[in-house]
Amino acid sequence: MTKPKQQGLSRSELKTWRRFTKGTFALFAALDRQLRDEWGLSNDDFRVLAHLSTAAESSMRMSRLAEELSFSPSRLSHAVKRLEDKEWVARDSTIEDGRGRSARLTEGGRRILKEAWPKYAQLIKKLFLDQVDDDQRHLFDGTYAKIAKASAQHTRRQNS
Amino acid sequence: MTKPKQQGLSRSELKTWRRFTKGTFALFAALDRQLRDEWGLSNDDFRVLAHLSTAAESSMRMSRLAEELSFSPSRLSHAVKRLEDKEWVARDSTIEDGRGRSARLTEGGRRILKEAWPKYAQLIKKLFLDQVDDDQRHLFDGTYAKIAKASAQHTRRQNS
DNA sequence: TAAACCTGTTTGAAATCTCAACTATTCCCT
DNA sequence: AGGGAATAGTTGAGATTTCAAACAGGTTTA
Repeated sequence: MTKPKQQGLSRSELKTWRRFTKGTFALFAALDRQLRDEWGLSNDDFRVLAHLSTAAESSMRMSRLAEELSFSPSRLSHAVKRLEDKEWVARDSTIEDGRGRSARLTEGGRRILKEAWPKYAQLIKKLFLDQVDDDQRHLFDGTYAKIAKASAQHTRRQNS
Repeated sequence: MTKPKQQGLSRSELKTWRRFTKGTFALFAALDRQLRDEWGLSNDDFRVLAHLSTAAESSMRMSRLAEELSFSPSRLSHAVKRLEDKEWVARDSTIEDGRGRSARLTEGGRRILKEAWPKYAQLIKKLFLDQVDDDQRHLFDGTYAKIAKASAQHTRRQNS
């Protein structure tokens, strides 16, 4: 005789949600600030550079990059434009598909990344990885893969 | 004979980090979009309203609110101002400390929240809570409490 | 009690993000 | 081939966020 669909969240669910949002906001605020103070980079910029650096030829299609970073096309486009202005990234048009373009890390981009990465990585470790138990890590991975999938699905459905 | 401080992240750590950022971005993008489409609210707006609704007297000092939401003072100030313009929140000055102000949920604010909450809560459930195993939940809570603490500490240290 | 400092909050300008509209190319159907 | 729909990406305007500076009330010190 319980309600078929509970309205709202239970107290404990709400607590989980608030902890999560608070922690997440605090974490990204700290990272953003560090990047900006030391290298004049936004977290977005940095994610783009870091992602390109591990791609084949240091280059990737815009759409794929957007998908892997969970950026909207427009957000990525603006971000890449800014990085292009700073000459850390170049944009090529692709051969296979005339509509496509790809972003490629330049030498300058590689340099700044090389300079920033160690310190940034230490920060990720300290603020994030160190807080996640090692044996919890793979569970964590699975959870986030599922969150990303469900969220992307939801967004797609809404767009159409 | 291992290095005292490893540079960068291991491949598996990097993977965890990327899953996490991708999932988080996707989740907030989906929530933002829903709130904006249906009620013209941003996620920030919503967090402020929801937080006030559970506070004593539906009212809270700006500084405390900022702390609990991991907002910068300025971000909160702008957000509250916008909510004030819409008459969902009012700002009082506090008696104890002439510098202090507090934000208070108005009737209008309560109304919109009541309207939006059930659907928003369902979304949180679907995109977030359902993806976290129940027996993982309390672990999750602890992890995020630690992340919030470490990050806030870091930010404070940097500001000074 | 006045000067210097500290705290809580707001403000305005510059940087960034979102949304909607747009261009260009490819795909699909006839 | 030709027209319409779909896809990839960009753009500009408006909304939001950040940063630094300002402000006003409190606290400490001399």
